[in-house]
Amino acid sequence: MKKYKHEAIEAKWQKKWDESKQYEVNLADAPRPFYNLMMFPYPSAEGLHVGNVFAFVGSDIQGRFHRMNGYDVFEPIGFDAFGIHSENFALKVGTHPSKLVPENIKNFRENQLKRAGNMYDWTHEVDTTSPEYYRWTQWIFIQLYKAGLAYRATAPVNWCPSCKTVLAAEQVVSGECERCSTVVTKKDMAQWFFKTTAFAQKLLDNLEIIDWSEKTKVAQRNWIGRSEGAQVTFKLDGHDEGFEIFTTRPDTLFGVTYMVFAPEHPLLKKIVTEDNQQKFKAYRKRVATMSEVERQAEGLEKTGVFTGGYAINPVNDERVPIWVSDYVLMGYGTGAIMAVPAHDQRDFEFATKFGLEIRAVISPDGRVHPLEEAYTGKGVMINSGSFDGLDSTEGIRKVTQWLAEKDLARFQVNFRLRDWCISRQRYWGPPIPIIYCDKCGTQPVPDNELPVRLPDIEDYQPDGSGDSPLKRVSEFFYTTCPTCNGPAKRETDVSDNFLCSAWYFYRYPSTNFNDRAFEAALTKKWLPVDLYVGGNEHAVLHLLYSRFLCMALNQIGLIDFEEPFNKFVAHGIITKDGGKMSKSKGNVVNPDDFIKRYGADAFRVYLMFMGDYLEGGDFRDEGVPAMRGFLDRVWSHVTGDDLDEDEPDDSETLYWLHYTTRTVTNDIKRFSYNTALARLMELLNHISRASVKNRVVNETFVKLLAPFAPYISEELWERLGHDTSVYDESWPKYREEHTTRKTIEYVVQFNGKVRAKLPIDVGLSQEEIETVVMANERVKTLMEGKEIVKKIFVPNKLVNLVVK
RNA sequence: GCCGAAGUGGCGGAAUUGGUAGACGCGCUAGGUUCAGGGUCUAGUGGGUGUAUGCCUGUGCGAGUUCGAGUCUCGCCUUCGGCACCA
Repeated sequence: MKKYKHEAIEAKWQKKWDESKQYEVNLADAPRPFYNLMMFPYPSAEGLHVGNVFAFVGSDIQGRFHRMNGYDVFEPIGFDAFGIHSENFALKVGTHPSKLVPENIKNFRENQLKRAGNMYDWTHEVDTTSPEYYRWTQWIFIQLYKAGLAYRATAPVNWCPSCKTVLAAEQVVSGECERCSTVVTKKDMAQWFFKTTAFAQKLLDNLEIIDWSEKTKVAQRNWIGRSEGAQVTFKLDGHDEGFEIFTTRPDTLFGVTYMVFAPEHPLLKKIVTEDNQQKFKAYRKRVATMSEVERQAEGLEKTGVFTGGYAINPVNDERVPIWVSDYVLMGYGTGAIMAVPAHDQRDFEFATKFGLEIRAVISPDGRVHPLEEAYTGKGVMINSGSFDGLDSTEGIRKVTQWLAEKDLARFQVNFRLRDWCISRQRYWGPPIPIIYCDKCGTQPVPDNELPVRLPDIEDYQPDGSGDSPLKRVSEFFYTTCPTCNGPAKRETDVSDNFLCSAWYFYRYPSTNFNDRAFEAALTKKWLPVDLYVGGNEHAVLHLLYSRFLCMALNQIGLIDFEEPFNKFVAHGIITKDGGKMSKSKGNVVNPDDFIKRYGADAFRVYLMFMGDYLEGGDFRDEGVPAMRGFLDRVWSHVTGDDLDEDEPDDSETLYWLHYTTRTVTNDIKRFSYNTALARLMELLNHISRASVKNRVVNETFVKLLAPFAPYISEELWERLGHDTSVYDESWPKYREEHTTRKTIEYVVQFNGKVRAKLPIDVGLSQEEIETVVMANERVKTLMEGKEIVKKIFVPNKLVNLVVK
């Protein structure tokens, strides 16, 4: 018996898989398609992160498992290589990204991904930076533009001074840049947006019908932020026109004692009176220079100024002062609110500070109480004219209806979700395919001129001017109008990297088609994706954008489904020493070292055994050699002496075999890989201790191990005398009657405490079991001087005697 | 502040519907093999008690429901994640 040598075995099977095209799928003819997708990596110079390996292996196990269950599994991989990350790294090391990226991709593909042992179909690889790919990224942009789902607007957008570009709302995490944690500021700029808000309700509703990790859905629900209420019209005192506010609590309209406008609100031009102009302008200027973070740091203390203007409350024609404060945001609702200090904590703080009236109109019990803070709960309406005594929940509806009849209000739903700002003032991305002509206006680049190639330039440093470095390239910037042939200018911004990744899974099956983004028949056959595995950090980024784009493509009529991923599973996070891995801490796990030393299989098995796949776990270096030990034991057992060719008949072996098959099957289905491996270890412990040398047992074991450890499984399968792949075998079946033992160790409890254990044959009646239990010596001793009050019988588990 | 998830030995972690808490692995202890080291195999391993196949105790804390609670209910504490002046 030779020792298990992983280097030779892994090299051998990589070669064999390549040569036999084992993982290539006939996409057009596959009878049972299963699209197994994993989030494609960004090919960094540091190499594949252990978190990527963890994610991919967990996904690959599903691919291999489905394959053995008769599916035609398509498991592609690619590279998400555009974006600031690549560009910044290139700037740092002084090598052009167009040179760096292919090197990194090669390293990822040849030295890392292939070794990890996933069943990728390399004939459908995607690289978002190749013109053959980004041509279609641009084409998609144009389709959205033509459908009215992409528009250009000047708006206060999020600007990262460090990245020197604007960001989408989703890329700002509590006021800081998602990538570099720099405090983001607001800047008025003309930007391209995708109308994600057009699908806000659908993005929310469809969460009910897709099979996604609950935590991902929750994050999306929070982000979409639907709230129901009313849009109410207030008149401006002394003006003809009025303005609208949004409120979720129209039942508190009688408690309005002032109004607040966001400092940027355009109507303030008319509202602010002459003698209040100066302090208003000073206030607005101060707010404009502050970042979101600074505003929130000062947020405990409310600030604001009086405008001098008044509004008329539509419910009681009262004249209420209009104030300006930065606690009202221009980007949500109408940018103006009605303030009800008695029932809103923010309004309460503001009113307290500026000495404004606080008038209670909702009471938990119908009586008036002095308020220490705002009462935000429900209750009975008071001080509310004819609505007095009404339940506030009903009041919301009734007050809105009453005002609606007078055309002063309407029911309204608001979302926090914003349109997706996709312009980036950077170099390393797909240029936005738009041409501006003074005569003909904004023109999409005609299809036959795609791709708009990213010019190869030496100086691609962002300058922070608010323009992309491409604007400095006159051959690029100056062009001709596709309509009138006159002089025109190109859009110089590139698109957000998240646009590249929002559609890559449509491209995988269609990589052989150069005349279309995705081939209709293949798309119909393979999409939506059957299973998508990835990190939850993309819950409101990549995953939200992908869902939006799918709905957009569906509306345009390019695809016939609304949701791109039928099932999404969010895997956990791997930590080291309980915390995040980072270069500064020097605790980054390098997969290559472990794969080299202990083998890819041991590394895979350890990653999956470490903890719950959906929860993640803490990586310990000692874990990998421990799993190598397990594989060594597997090796020596399976490659051992001559095998018994008969069906196994020993009842204990039958039990272990069928019980393990059942639990491993179910555990893989629910991504419980750590327990599946534990069961395999138990089976191995049994068969090696009991020296079970049986073909059926060994072959079943290898098949059950195969999704986790592909190289050793193929090798062992071959050594068991087969000349075909173990992945062409079908998944083992179990027989229910063998999954439990013939004799069960019953627990006898007295008053719920375990007092005895005795073996009892399966299949006895309750009376027979009781007889056996009562005849037991130990039970008899315990029963002395006691009386049975109650007997509880749990089949195949326990007997509990309640005695006194 | 709101929403969500979690808290179990020295450690990573198990425990479908309430039914033997600690599976499996690491580490540790003892022993076999070995000149030794390493490797490997066998046994043991929550705490307390000590003649025990015994008894007591034990799943963040405090109550409760139940014959029986890691699991269910109520009230706290802690950690992590999401949202956050969103009207």
